[in-house]
Amino acid sequence: MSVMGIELHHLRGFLSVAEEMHFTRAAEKIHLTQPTLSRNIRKLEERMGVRLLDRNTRFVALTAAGARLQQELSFLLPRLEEALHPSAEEAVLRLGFSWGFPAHWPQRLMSGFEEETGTRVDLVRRDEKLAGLSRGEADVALLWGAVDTRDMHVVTLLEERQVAAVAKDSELGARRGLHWAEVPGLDHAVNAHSGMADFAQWPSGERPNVAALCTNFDEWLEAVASGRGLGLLPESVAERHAHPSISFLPVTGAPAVPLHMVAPRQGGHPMAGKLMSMALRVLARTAATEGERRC
Amino acid sequence: MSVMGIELHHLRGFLSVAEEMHFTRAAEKIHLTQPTLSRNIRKLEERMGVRLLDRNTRFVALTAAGARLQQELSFLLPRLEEALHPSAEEAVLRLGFSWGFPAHWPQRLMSGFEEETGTRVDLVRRDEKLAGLSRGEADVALLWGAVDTRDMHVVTLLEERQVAAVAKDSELGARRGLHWAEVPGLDHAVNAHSGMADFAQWPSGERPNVAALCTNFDEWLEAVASGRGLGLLPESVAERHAHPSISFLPVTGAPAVPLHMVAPRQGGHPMAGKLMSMALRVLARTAATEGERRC
DNA sequence: TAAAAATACTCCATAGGTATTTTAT
DNA sequence: ATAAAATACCTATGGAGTATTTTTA
Repeated sequence: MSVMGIELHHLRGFLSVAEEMHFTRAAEKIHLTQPTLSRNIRKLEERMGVRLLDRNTRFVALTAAGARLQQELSFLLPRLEEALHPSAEEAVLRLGFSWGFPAHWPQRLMSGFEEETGTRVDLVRRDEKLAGLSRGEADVALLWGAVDTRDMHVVTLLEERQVAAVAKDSELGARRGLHWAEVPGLDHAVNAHSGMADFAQWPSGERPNVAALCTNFDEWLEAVASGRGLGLLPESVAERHAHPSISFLPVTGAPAVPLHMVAPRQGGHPMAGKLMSMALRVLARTAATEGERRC
Repeated sequence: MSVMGIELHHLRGFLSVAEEMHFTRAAEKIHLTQPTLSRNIRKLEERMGVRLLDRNTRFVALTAAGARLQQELSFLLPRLEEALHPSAEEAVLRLGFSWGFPAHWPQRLMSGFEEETGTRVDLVRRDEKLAGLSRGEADVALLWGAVDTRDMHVVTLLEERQVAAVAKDSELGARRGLHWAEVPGLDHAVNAHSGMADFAQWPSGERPNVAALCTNFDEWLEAVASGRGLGLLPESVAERHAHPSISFLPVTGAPAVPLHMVAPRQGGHPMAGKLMSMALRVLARTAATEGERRC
C-alpha cells in the first residue's frame, strides 16, 4: 500500500542527495534540475510516509529513517543497476545477409549502433532467402530485392541500378550493353535465394529460361563465369566482385533493385527497430554528404 | 545509458510473468491488465536491449538473459520493497493538543488513518499555544480558536458555540446566561496557551480584566472553580468537564469558536496533509450522519 | 545579502485502460 | 474454435523543465 508508486528514479535521487547532502549538487550529478529533485524527494517521503531528510535552505541532514534507507539502498541499488546491464554475451544483435553486403556505410552503422546502445552487432551469412531470419539465426537481415512482407517488418534503404553479368567468352561477352526487353529471351543463371530475379512474378509467356539454379552467390557467379547464362545483380555488388571471366553490362530500361532491412514482425530482437531507424539516418547522412561532395 | 528509463513497475511486472509464465495471470496478480503488462515487458526489453521472454500465444519461456534477470530480481526486489517499508518505530505521526481534545470522531479518524496508511498516530499533550508543533514535539495539532497562520498550514474542522464557566458560589453562579456585551466588564480567568480569548485583539478600551493567568487547562479550570473569574470555552469541552463547583452558562451573541487542524508549512511530516484531508472527510461524514439522525 | 531549497506553473512522455486483432494449437 | 498475446487508440497521471519566491545564516 504505502510503497505504491515509488520508482527507481526516486531512489536514485534520494541516494544522490544522501551522498552529496546538497540538493543542487545532487541534482546535477544525476542530470536533473534542483526543483525536480526536490519534488521527487517529497514524493518519496509522502509515499513512504516518513520524513527522510531534515532540510532547510542552509542544511541537509538525514533523519533516522533516511539513514536506514541510505544504508539499504547503497547496497541494493548498485546491484540492481548491475543486474539491468545485460552481459556482453547477451547484448548481441545478429545482422544476417546472404550476398552482396554493402561497403562503407554498414560498418559505420554497426560501430555507431554499438557505441550508442552498448549492443554488439554480429554479422551472419546464411545462404537462405531470409539470411537466417526464419530459423532464428539472425535478428535483422540486409536483403536485396523483393521480400515477403507478411511476417516481416521491412524498410527500404536504397535502390540501385541492376547490371547483367555475362561470361566474357560467351556470345554476350562482346556486347557493350543490353536492353531489358532482351532479358526474357536469354538463358539465366539464378541464385535460388537471391530475391533478385523472382521469375514467378513475371508474365508466364515471358519467363526467362533458367539454365542454372544455384543455392548461393559464389556458385551462381561461377555458373555465370562458365557461360551457363547471364546473371542480374546490383551495380555496387558487381563492382566488388570483379571476375576474370565475367563482364558486367549495363541493362537499359531495367527496374531498380531495392536493398531492404528486414526483421520479424513479432518475437524479434528488441533493438531491431532501433537498428533499422538508425540505418535510415546513416543512409540519409551518407546521401547528403555525397550530394555535397558532388557540388 | 541502456538502463535509462527502467523503473520498478517494469521489474515487478517481469518478475510476475517469470513466476506465472502467463501474461494474463501475471497481470491480474499485480493488478494490471494484460495489454499494459505486455507493453511494459516490451519496454523493459527495449531498454535493456535484450529479449527476456520467448513468447507466443501458446507458450511463455525465459531466455538466458531472462533467467539470469529473474534470479537477480527474485533476491533484490523483495529486499528493496522491504527497505521501502518504514519500520513501526519510524511510521509514527504525533498529533498534538493542549486541551479540549474532542470525543468520538478523532478516534475514528486515527484508526482509519492507521489502517489506510500503516502509520501509527500518537497523541501528545503539550501545554503550549501550538501544542508541541513549534518545538517539533508534534507533527500535527488540534487547536481551538485563533492560530497564527504565517508558518502554519491551517484547516478549520468545525465551529462551536462558546459558553462561560463560572463558579457556582460566585455572583454569576445564580445566573442562567450571559450576553456577549457583558463579557468585557467581567473578571476573567485566562489560559495563556488556549488561543480562545486572545484579548490583545479586542479594542483596547473594552479589554476584559485578567484576574487569573494560567498555563494549562486544569489550572485554569480550578481558577474558575475558586471564583477568580469567568472562563470561556467551547460547548462540547464544557460538557466533558463537569465540575462540582462550576456552572456553564450560555453566552448569547458570542462569536463561534473554530477548531483547527494545524501543521507546519515547511519541513513538516509528509503525511500531515493526508491526515488533514482525511479529517475533513471524516467530519463531513459525521455531519451528514448526524443530519440524517435528526431527520 | 546571498546561497539554496521550496513553490508555481507549463509541457509532454508514458503508464494505464478498453476494444480489437492476430496467432497457434 | 479458442485461449492468449499483440496491437491500436485514448486518457490522464506525474515527472521534467523554467521562472520565481521564500528562507536562514
